[in-house]
Amino acid sequence: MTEISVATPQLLRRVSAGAVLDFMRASEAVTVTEVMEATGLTRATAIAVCEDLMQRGWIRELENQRAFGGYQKGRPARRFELSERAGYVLGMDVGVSKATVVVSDLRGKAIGRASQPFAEAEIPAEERIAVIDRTAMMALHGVGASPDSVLAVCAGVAAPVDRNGEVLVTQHFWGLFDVDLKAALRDRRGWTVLLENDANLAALGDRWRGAAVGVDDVVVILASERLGSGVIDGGRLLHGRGGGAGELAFLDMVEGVGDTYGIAALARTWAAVALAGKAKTSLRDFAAEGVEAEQVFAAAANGDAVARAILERLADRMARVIGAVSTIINPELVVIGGAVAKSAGVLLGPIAERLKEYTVTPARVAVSPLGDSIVTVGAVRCALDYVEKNTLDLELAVPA
Amino acid sequence: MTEISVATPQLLRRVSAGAVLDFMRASEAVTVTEVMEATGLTRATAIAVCEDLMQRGWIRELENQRAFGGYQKGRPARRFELSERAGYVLGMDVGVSKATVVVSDLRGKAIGRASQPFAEAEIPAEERIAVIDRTAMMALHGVGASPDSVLAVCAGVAAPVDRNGEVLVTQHFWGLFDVDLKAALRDRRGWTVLLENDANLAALGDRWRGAAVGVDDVVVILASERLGSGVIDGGRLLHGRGGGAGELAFLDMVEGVGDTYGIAALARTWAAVALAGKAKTSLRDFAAEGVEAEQVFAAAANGDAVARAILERLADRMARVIGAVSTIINPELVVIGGAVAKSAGVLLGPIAERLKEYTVTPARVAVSPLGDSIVTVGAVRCALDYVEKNTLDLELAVPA
DNA sequence: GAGTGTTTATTTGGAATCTAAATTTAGTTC
DNA sequence: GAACTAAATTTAGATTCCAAATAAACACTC
Repeated sequence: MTEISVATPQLLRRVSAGAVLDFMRASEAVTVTEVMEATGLTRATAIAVCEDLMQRGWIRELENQRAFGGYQKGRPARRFELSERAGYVLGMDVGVSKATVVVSDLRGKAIGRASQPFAEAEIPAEERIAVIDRTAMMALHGVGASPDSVLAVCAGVAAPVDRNGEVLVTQHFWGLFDVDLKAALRDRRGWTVLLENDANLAALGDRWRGAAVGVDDVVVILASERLGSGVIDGGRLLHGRGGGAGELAFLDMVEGVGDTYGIAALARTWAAVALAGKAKTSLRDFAAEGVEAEQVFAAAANGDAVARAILERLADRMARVIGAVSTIINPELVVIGGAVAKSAGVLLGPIAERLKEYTVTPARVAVSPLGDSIVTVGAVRCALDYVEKNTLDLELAVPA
Repeated sequence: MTEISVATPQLLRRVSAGAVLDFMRASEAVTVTEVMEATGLTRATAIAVCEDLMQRGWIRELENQRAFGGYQKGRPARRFELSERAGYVLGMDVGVSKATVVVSDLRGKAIGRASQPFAEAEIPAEERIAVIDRTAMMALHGVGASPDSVLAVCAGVAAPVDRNGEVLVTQHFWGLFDVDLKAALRDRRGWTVLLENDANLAALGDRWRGAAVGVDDVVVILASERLGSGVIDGGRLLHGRGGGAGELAFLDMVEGVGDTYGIAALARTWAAVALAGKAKTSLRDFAAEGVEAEQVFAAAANGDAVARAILERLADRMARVIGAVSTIINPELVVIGGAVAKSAGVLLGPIAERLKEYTVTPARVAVSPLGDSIVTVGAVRCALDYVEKNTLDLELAVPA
C-alpha cells in the first residue's frame, strides 16, 4: 500500500478497509449485509472493500454458500472470511536458560511451539542469537510455514525495554551480552522484531486470555523467581522513561532485602533456612536440601506448621507489594502470574485479608490461569497488535 | 458540524482542517504557502480549508498584508491567523476554602481571574455551587466575555476522579457534599464541564508551562498540605480504576503515620512540636504558636539548627516518596509543586543525595515555577485539550 | 515606464471514493 | 410458472483531493 501523508481520497478507503477488517477479525464468515450493518457502509462500498481485501490476500471468499446459515429466501449471499493463515506471527520468551517460540495464526491461535535451552547462562551473543533463530525455525518448520510468511515477531526479555522497543538500562543477564536481537533477526530473516519486557507481555497476555479479560486497569506481577510487574492503565502499557515502570524493588527499603525475590524463590529459601536451623518442628516430608516451592505449598496443605508459617509470611509480603501498587497505581485487579501461579491460589485469601491494612484502595487479587506460557501468550498478542495496526501497510508473501 | 460515523468524503476535509488548525495554533499569522508546506496540501485545498475555517469563525484573515513580513516580491500573500478570541475556556481550582477561576483565550493566554472564599468549610452543596458560579461570572465579566462564548470548563478538585470525569470514591471534604458540578453548570450555563483531580491538573500544567516542558514521563507531586501526585506516562495521564492513581499514602506503612501530610504541614507540625518540647535550642525567631512553614525555611537559611534538622527530615521523607515513585513508575522527572514549591528549592540537593539510597532508577527532581496557580494552569490546559480535540464539532456563538 | 521575474490567487480538469437509487440476478414459495 | 425476497450490480451524483494552467500583484532592472 502506498504511504499516505495527507488526507487524500485513498485515506477513505483505508479507513473503510480497516473497519471491515476489524469486524471480520471479530467474526466468522460474514455476508456483505452483515458488513454493512457493522460498519455503516453501503452495499456498493462494502463489496468494493471486500474485493480489495481479497486481492491483497487478507480475506477469502467461501464456496458453497448454501451450506451456511439458516436463511431461506432470496439470492444467496456471498460469504467472506478472514484468511487467518495469510501470514503468521511469532511470540518469543527469551529467558535466562532457554528460549521459547510460539507460532500463531492471524486469529491468535497458537499452532506451533518450540523450546531450546541455552548451553550455559553466559554464552556469547551470537550463539544466543543462533539458538533463538534455530528455535524459531524449528517452530515454523513444525507447522510448515515459511519464514517469509512471518509478519511480525515479538520477544519478551527480562530487562527494561522502553516504549520504542529499545533496551536502555543494562540489567541482569541481558545487559551482559546486549544481544541486538532486532537487528539480527531483521538481517537474517527480514523480520520485524518488537522487543518488550517480559512482565509487560505477561500483562498483555493475561488481559487477552487470562484472569484480566475485559479489565482496563490491571497490574500483572510475575512472581516466581523475581518480582516484576506489567502495568496497564486505561488499556495501555506503562513504560516509564527507560522501560523501568513496574519494578517492585522498593520493598528493599522496607525489609532491607538485597534483591526482590519472588514467591517460589522465597518459599525455597525460607524452607531451607527452617530446615538448617532444625527448629522445633517438622517439614519432615522434605529432603534436607533442594526443597522446591511446590513442596512447601503441598506441606502447608497437609497441615505442616512450618510450611504454613512460610505461606503466611509470603502472603504478608505479597500483600505489602500489592498494597503499595494498589495505592499508587490504583488498578481494578492485580494478577499473580508465572509458573508459581497455579500453586499461589491458596495465598489469595490471606493476601486479600491483609491487603486492607496496607491500602485504602485495595484491588481485587487473582492468579493467572496461563501458567508459564503467560509471556509467550502476551508476545503473540503484542505481535498481533502490531500486525492489526499496520495491516494495510504490510504486503503478504502470497497475495492472490 | 455534522457527525460522521463512517468514512465519508467529508472526513477528508475534517482531517485536512484539523491539520491546518493545528499548524495555526502553533504559529502566528501564516500565509497559504506556509500552510501548504506545513500540511502537504496543495494550494487550492489549503485555500478552501482556510475559507472553511474562516466561515466557522475559528480563524480570521488579516488586512494590510503589506505590513507583515520581510518579503519583497510577487503578489502579496493573504495572511490568516487563529481567532484566539473566538471563544474562551475556564480553568477552575476548587479547593477546600476557596474557588479560583481563570479565563483563557484559545491560545492559552490567561486574560482574567477571580477568586472567592467559601463562607465555611462545610457549606451546603448548592451554596458551594453558587460561589463557584459567581466566581466564574466575575472572571468572565472582568474581561467582557459572555457566558455563551465559553467553549469548555475544567475544574480541579481534591478528590479522585476517574478518566471519564466521574467522582467515584467519596473522599475528604468533597465526598461530604458530592456537588454535581458538571450537571449544575451544564444546566445553568450550558457549559461542558470536565472534572479532574487537582494533582493530575498540576501535572498537565507543569508539563505545559512549568519545569516539565517537553518531558513525556513525569510525576508532579502537590506537596504543600497533603501529598498527592499526578502521573504522566508517555504524555498521558494515569488514572487507575477510580481515579486514585498517584496517591502516595503508602508511606503510612513505612512510618505508621495516619495520613499523608505534605511539606508545609509537616514543617509546621514538627516546628510546633520542637517548640512545645522546648528542646535544648532555638527556633527563637518564631512565635510560640502559629509557626508557618516559610518561617522554618527562613530560619534554616539563617543557620538555625532545629530548623535545619526539620529540613533534613523533610528531605528524607520526600526522598523516600520519590524513591518509591521512581522505582514503580520510572519517570524521567519528578516535580514538586504547589504553594510550598518556591521554598522547597533548598530541599532538592538533599533529596537528590538521599534518593540513590531508595531506588536504583532515580529521577531528576525539580520544583515547579508555577506556585499555587499550578492547578488552574493545568485546568486551562485540560479544557484547551478538549476544545482542540473537538474543534470541528463545536459551534461558535458568533461564527461569521 | 516597459520588460522581466517572482510569488500568490484562481480556475479547470481528472481521479478516487462515498451515498443513493434503480436494475439485474438467483433463489424460494405457492 | 408467477409472485416474492434478498442480494448483487450498475448508474448517477456529490465531495474532496491533486495537478497543471492561467491570471494577478508586486519588485527589480534598464
